[in-house]
Amino acid sequence: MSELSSKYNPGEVEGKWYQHWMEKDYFSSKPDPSKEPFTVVIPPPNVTGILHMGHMLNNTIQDILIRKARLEGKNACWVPGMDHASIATEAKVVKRLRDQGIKKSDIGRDEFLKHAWEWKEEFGGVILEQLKKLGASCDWNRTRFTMDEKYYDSVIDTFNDLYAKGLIYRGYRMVNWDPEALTAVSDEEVLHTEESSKLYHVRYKVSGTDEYATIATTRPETILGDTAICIHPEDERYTHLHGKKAVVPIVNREIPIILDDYVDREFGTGCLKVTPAHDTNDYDLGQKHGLETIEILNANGTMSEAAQVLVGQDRFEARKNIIPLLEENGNLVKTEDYQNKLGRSERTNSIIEPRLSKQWFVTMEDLAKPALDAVESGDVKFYPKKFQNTYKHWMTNIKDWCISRQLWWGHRIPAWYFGEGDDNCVVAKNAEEALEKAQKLDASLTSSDLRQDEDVVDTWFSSWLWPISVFDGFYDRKELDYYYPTGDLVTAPDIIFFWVARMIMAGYEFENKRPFENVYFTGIIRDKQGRKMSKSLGNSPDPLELIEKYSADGVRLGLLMTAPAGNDIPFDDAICEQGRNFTNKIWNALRLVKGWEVEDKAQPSVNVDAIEWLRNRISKEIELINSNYSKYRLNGVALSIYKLVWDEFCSWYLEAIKPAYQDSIDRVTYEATLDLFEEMMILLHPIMPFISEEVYQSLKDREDGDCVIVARWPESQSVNSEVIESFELAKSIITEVRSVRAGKNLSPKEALEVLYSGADGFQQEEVISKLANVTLDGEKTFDGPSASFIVGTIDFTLPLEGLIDSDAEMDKLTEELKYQEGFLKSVDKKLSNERFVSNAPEQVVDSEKRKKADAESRIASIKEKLASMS
RNA sequence: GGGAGUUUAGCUCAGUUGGUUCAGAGCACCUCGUUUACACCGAGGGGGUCGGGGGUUCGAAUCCCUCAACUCCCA
Repeated sequence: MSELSSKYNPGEVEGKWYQHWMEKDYFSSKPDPSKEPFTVVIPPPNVTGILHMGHMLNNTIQDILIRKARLEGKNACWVPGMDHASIATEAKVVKRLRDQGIKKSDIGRDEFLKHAWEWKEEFGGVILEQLKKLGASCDWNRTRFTMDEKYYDSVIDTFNDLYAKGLIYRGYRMVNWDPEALTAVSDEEVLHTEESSKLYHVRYKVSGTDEYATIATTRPETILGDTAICIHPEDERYTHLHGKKAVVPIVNREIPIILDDYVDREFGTGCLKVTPAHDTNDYDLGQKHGLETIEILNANGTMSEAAQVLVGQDRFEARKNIIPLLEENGNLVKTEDYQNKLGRSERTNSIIEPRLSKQWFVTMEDLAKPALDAVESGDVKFYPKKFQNTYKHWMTNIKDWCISRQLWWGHRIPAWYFGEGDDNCVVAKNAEEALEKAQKLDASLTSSDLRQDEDVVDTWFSSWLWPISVFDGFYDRKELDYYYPTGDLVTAPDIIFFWVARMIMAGYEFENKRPFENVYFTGIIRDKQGRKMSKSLGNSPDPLELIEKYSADGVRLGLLMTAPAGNDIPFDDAICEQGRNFTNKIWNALRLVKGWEVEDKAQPSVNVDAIEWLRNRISKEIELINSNYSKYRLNGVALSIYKLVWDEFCSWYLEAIKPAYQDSIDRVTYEATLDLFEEMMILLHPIMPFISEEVYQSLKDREDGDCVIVARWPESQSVNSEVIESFELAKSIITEVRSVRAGKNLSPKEALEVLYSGADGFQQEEVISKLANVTLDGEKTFDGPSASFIVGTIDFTLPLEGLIDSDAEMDKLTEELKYQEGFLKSVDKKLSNERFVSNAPEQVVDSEKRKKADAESRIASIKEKLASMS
């Protein structure tokens, strides 16, 4: 067929079909009680981000699940959207303004937010646009943003709700402080890494004695904030110091020496300095022992006035500069290299400082209980299952969630303060309601007396509502009742706590139902060396370039082939190349089939056999594919369809029915082939949507609206395994003959005669004779020089006078004989084992008996052949 | 320190309930081939003591114990 090029051109095809699907509105979903819904909410990418390989994998999988559901006739609804990414976006906007010479603090909140929204408009849709290139069949009409008006309201309302229930409180606590972003972050936003640093041994004079107490610290600048020395009550080295005072070096403050079994006697000197303002554990000690709290750090990580010295220096500068001061006073005992764990901000990578501040928290205990039960009971299922452990561990050791962020971009905390200080506070849905509430406490208050909290809530405090709020579920139940709970959630395991766990909590708290039934955790895509892909390493391929090079279908298949659930994926372009090659293979199968001239004529029986076989073969594969889908073994699905099309259809079926050169094909075979090809394209569609549509459309003339995307998923017919087995036997025979040809350098064009014994003909005799180019004869015998092989229990002989090296042939046979005899021995051993025969299931014993008989018959025939040759 | 996972061919990985000749796929490699859909191809082939050791069992890549290496999560 001359108008079809020998190479598949995906660029054109993919754009064309995506547009067509959009025009036909196939992606959109409306509630329809007559159909079963299948709902997926996208893990909303950041407005600031660009598409990376993780998105590619994650969204490919979601698209596969959605397309499969659509083919099954379900009402498939995939809701796309974005989250506002409070810290990350604010950081970018701040930077952009700074580059323009504008300081955030100079322009004020309202003006800043205008800039932030501009940023969102400018960059916000980028990832979603890129997903279209991948083929994502999201219902774009439903695109949601976590700061859309109604979404925003739902965050404020749930804040109010939880506050009213007593689940949100404000407290002065030690939090994780990001000195660069100038905000508190949650425990989950702190990443701990092992880094090399120094351990300083510093001695403190004990007042009224000549003794010193020596402590070890990695943060010597915090000495300036020390308010106690702590020793273990059973540590005899130090207990005599209890009750005495120690003198803080440099600032000469007298501090108590206290006892607490919190101290690890093995660590450092066994003597602990206590800085309640700048260490979580020290804070607890401080609370317990009523210690003074001295904050020696400012919010931006510089030394405060309270430090008395080094004021204004950054904490790391101060750490260096305090050393000479300690040395000067003779307080530095020694310095050693040390590896310790440091917490860094997930967003800014700066080192987190524990800092005391007033923040808003969510009490987690009550929320965690139903969320844990849900996963334990299987109401929410995890794939792979191993993540249940991780989840359980987190849930059972849960701490309260710090949700306030000292940022402007986000949902502003709905709390209003009045009067002096910040203890007079009401939480309300808006300023009017706040005033009403405040007036109940103090009737003289007016709106000008109220000031709203300056902070916003953690981004995850909005995205945990995602499966509910994308349907405006807090305000209108129409859609929610239909689509919720959603079906599958597909996400990377690194946000299991941030997001997955909290969505489950929110689901039960606000809807009293799970938010989704199944959670599929993808692997993390790494580079060839196993490193995580990151911007700073520059080891991430540009997904759009990959699509350009290998086609969206090719990239999808490639990602999937090596992506079993939850296992990390070492990414290599070559796997996408395999996908691209596959599209080309399919394309050429189409060219072959559509290139045939069709004629109404008798159907050769080889075609009848081949069609019957492939029908059964596909049916069998459908069973496997369905089963793999139900277990979320998507790489298995991909492999199945790949081998079905490439090996079974292209290499065997098409070769079997292929007419001779310039000959035509009979209509019955042709049409059966189109049907089978079509069926395989439906099976392929979820994985490779574009080429399957292109081929589907090219196979037959289609009515308007007849597209593979909305076709019906094929049902598995009952499988006749005899047909499959006999064809497998034929394949083995063909392969053996080809192998003989390859060994003897015989052209496939040269017809050969094959004699066999041990069978009364074959069901697929014509397939064998066509594909191996042989004539089969079960009557004749031949004693001269010949090649031979055994398939099953059938002996095959190829008379090849003049081409046979008898010695080599005999060596081959002897080797085969040895193998068969060894095999027989192992089977005999089993069968003569009393315990095997009595314990093993009957069918296993039977099969061993069959193996024994087969092996004996093979041995006999090899021996016979050897005898005739010598 | 606690927990989880991984270890199978040169590379990347499958291997479902322990049971057929079950040690497999793709890539890479070797030989042959431009045959009429496809060289992004076809035909054929080589290659592994299933991380080490021990155990359970009639039977172990598969279950248990132990050791080793690597990875991740939590503190």
